[in-house]
Formats: sequence, structure tokens, C-alpha cells
Amino acid sequence: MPEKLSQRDVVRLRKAMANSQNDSFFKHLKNLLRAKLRFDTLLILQFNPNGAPRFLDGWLRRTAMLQVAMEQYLMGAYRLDPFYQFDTLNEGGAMYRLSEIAPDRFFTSEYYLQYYRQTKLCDEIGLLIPLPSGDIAHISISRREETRPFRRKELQCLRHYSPILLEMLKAHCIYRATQPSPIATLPARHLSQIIQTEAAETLGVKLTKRETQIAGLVLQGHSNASAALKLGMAYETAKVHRRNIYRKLSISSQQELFSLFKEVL
Amino acid sequence: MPEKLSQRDVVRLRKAMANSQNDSFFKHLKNLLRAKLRFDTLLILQFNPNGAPRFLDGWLRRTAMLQVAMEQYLMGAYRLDPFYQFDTLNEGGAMYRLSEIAPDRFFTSEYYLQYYRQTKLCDEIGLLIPLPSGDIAHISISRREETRPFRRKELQCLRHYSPILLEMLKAHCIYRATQPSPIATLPARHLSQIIQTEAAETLGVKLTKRETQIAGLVLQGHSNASAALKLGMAYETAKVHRRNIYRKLSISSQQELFSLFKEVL
DNA sequence: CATGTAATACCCCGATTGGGGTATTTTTTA
DNA sequence: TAAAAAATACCCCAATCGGGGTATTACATG
Repeated sequence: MPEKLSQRDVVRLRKAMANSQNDSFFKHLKNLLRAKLRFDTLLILQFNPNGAPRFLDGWLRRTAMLQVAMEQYLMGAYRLDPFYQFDTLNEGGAMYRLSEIAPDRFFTSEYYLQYYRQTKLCDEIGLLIPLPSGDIAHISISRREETRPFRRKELQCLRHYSPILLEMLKAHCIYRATQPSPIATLPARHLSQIIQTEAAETLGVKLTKRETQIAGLVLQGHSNASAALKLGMAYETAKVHRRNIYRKLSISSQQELFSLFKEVL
Repeated sequence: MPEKLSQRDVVRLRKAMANSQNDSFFKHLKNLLRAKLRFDTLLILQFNPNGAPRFLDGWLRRTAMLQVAMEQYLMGAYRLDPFYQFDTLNEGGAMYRLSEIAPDRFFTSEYYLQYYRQTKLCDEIGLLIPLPSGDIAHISISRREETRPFRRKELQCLRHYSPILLEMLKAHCIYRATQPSPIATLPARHLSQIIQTEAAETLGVKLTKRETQIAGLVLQGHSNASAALKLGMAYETAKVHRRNIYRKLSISSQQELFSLFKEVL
């Protein structure tokens, strides 16, 4: 049965909808969500396939860690973010929980343990919707460890209203695109590019296209099997590529791979 | 056949010996060593079983990374240093290469990958000798990656003169102990203590003595087999302890273990 | 004394990794 | 077009890890 909206919820929803095309949208969105669920961070980002993500709006519960992490994220760590890497999004957008779309080894990956974990977040919900420009609009809602993961009720509620939230998000991002932005988007380098140039320049090794792709997937937290599936090749082939990567870079473990690239990510 | 000393080497050696009991010892030691081998860092530390190591003298080739790492080391990372943890030292002291005394998984441990590796050092030689006070005097000589590991010749030379170097080191540390120290030794907490209190206070979990020991060894880079050997128990027993640790801390990998404790180390 | 906890040792299993090999097909490039 | 490089797929193996179980012994604490 659908979530019940109180009279005041209806007012909040109408306000958010009415303001989706001006600068007070974020405030109203936050009020709306706050009435229905608890969260510790709320962000609106715009993913650009050819550039760094644009930070449109954000609210972080006061924590030094989160500030630092946010900077790291925008500086480059976003490249290993499952939401950023999510590539099977359809027209109408959708809502996902981090655990649903994360690579199989994500929660034991170096990215998670060294970067994500320090944010002390334990659960994250992402709304993703494509924009006409080709960008992807993203709302991220997270909970810290003390707050415990989202409850079933909260998830149901969010899922129920995600279509309208996604539409508002889309409308807002389209509006924002018409406004002159004070923040210039940083020029982009994709994960593959970074891996390839870093390997070439710093380590003097030329990785092939497939090797680069595998390296990227491994860094994102995919196992051999998962990476193979993703690239549509046999498990053994992925393994061969990985072995060749290790040989070329003269390393012998995933951790070493990460420690080679973490500075440039 | 023994290493040949040139006339000038003999002068340097005499100078170092003559000055081992005053404040210019480090300068003369450096000159002496420089004439015989190439190195990128030279440190004299004094390990105190009940306190943080004391930094007596040091020279680091200009690198920001090394400065940062040195601070991290003295702040607590020393607890995972194989030289600090070395516990089978005999009266006369000895010289060791890092790779000789490092735990079996040291070079793939989180300590190595996240801390040691950032120093960009690729080889390290340590001289260790017990002092009458119960402390251990330590000279550390390292090479950076660009400089490549120490060569056979250099090692032979060092090994040949290590007895006299150790004696000078000992004499110097004894002299330094008589001098009023400007740096107060920080109060100590052993690795085991840290693990136990951190687990108890932050995570609300009581680890037994054996569990704490195993956790410490795992953090230092020991495999189950190596940790078991070290504690004189069967491999399977070590495994059981580790399993119990994971269960109590509700984690499921070595990496998670490290990420739980890295902030307090 | 009895009960419980800690420590010990051994059994089983599957999953994954890292490393070795061979062989065929596709693509690039000289 | 011929040779080289890249990608593919499959084979083998040993080591480690994480997780499950059973059972005995030692020791402390009530």
C-alpha cells in the first residue's frame, strides 16, 4: 500500500515541485526528505561524461572527515564511485542502493577501505537520471554508521516517490544549466586514460586497451569473474589480462595495483 | 677477503670512534658511511620497550614524503616496524636487511602498502644493539627506489664493519643518556594494549590475550602460519583465533582489520 | 567443587588468487 | 601481404583465506 502523505508532507512536496526551477530547490528538497526519512548527507551532483562531476548542492552533517572526503571525491576519487560508473541507466532514471550496484568485491576493495570507509557512511541511496545534455543528474542520500542503515520503511517510501523526485531533479538540473555557473568544470580524464598514461609515464609500461579496462575494473572492486562478465569475455581471459598487467608493472597483488594508482586517483 | 680501507677511510673511522661520545658523532658516522656506500636516509633511533622510540639523529635526502613519514613513524607507525618488533637480538647486536627479518606477508601488508611504500624506500639495513638500560640502539640506512637496492659489495662492506659500528653506536647512546634530553620520551602503549583498548572502547568488544597477539602479528604482516610459529602454536589454532577476532569485530578480512586500527596506529 | 572461558588441535569445505603453460583467432602494423 | 601484437579460451597447480564443525585440556572464578 502506498506511503501516506500527511497534509504537511503534501505542502512540502508542492513547494519542492514549485521551486524545482529556481535556486531554493535544494532547501525544499531537503525539507521534504527530512520529513520522511533520516539522513546524514544529501548531495546533488551532475555527472559529465567528459569532465569531473559538478557539485550543485550539498548538505553534510558537521564532520571534518566528510569535508575532506568530499574534496577527495571531486578531485578524482569519483572515478571509482559505483554510482558514477553505473552504465546501464534507462531514460526515466532510477533509484539504487549502493549495495545493489556495487561491484562484487567493492566492500573489500582498497577504494572502499581507504576512501569510502573514512567517511563513516554505512549506507547510500542514489537517484540517477539522464539529462538531455548527455549528463547524468545524481542525488545522493547517505547514513552514517551511528545512524545505522536505512530501514525498510524509509526505502519503500523513497522508492515510492522516486519518480517524482527524479523528475524534479531533472527539471532542476536543466534550470541550473541555463544559469551561469561560478564553478568551471574541470577537464576530464577517464579512469582508463589515467591508468594508461600513469603506467606509460611514471612506470614506462604500455598497457593494451583490454589490460587497461581490466585494471580499471579491478580497481573499482570487481573480481576476475565480475570483470569478465562486464567486458563479455571468459573468466580465464580476464585472468590472463590481469596476469599480464602484473607482469608488466612488476607487481604481484591487487593491493599493489591500488597503491600504484591511488595518488593519481 | 676483508674490505680494503683507504688511508682516508682509516682517518674517518678513527674520527668516528674518537667522537662516539660527543655530539659530533653523527656527522662523523655519516662521513664514514658515505665514503663506503650510497644511501638516502640515515637515522639513529633508540627503542625503549616502555615508550616511543627516541629520535637521536637523522639525515633524510630532501623529500617531503620522508618528513611526513618520519612523523607518522614516531607517532605510532613504529609499532609495525620489523626492526622495532625484532625480538631475538643477542648481546652483541647485529646487522639485518629489512627483507631478512620482515614477516612473510610484510611486503603485501597494509602497513607496507599504505605507510612504508609512500616513503619510496626500497631497501633498508638496520643495526641493532641492546643497551645496558634495556633499550635498543638502532641505526637505519635506506635507499630510495631511484637509487636501487644496496649492492652485494655495499652489504659485504657494511657487514664487515658492523661490529665496530655497533660498538660505536652503543657507546654513543650511552653517552647520550648522560646528557639531558630536550625531547621527553612519549609514554608508551604497546601494540597489544592499543588493539585491546581500541577494540574495547571504540568497538565494545573484549579480545582475549591470544586474540590480541594474533591481531598484532597479522597487522605486522604475518600469515596464519607465521604467526602460529611465532607464538609456538599450531597453524590451525592461529586460524581459530583469527576467526574469533573477525567474528567479534564483525569484519571479514585482513584489510578491514587494518582499517579498523590504522587511525590509532 | 563445578561451571565457564580460553586455548589448543584437528577435520572439512569452497572461493579466490597468483602463476605456469598451450593454442587459436583477430587486429594492427610494418 | 606477411609478420607481430593483442585478445581469446582453456588447462594445470599450490597457497591462502574465510567459514564451518568437533573435542580435549588448562585455568580461573564463582
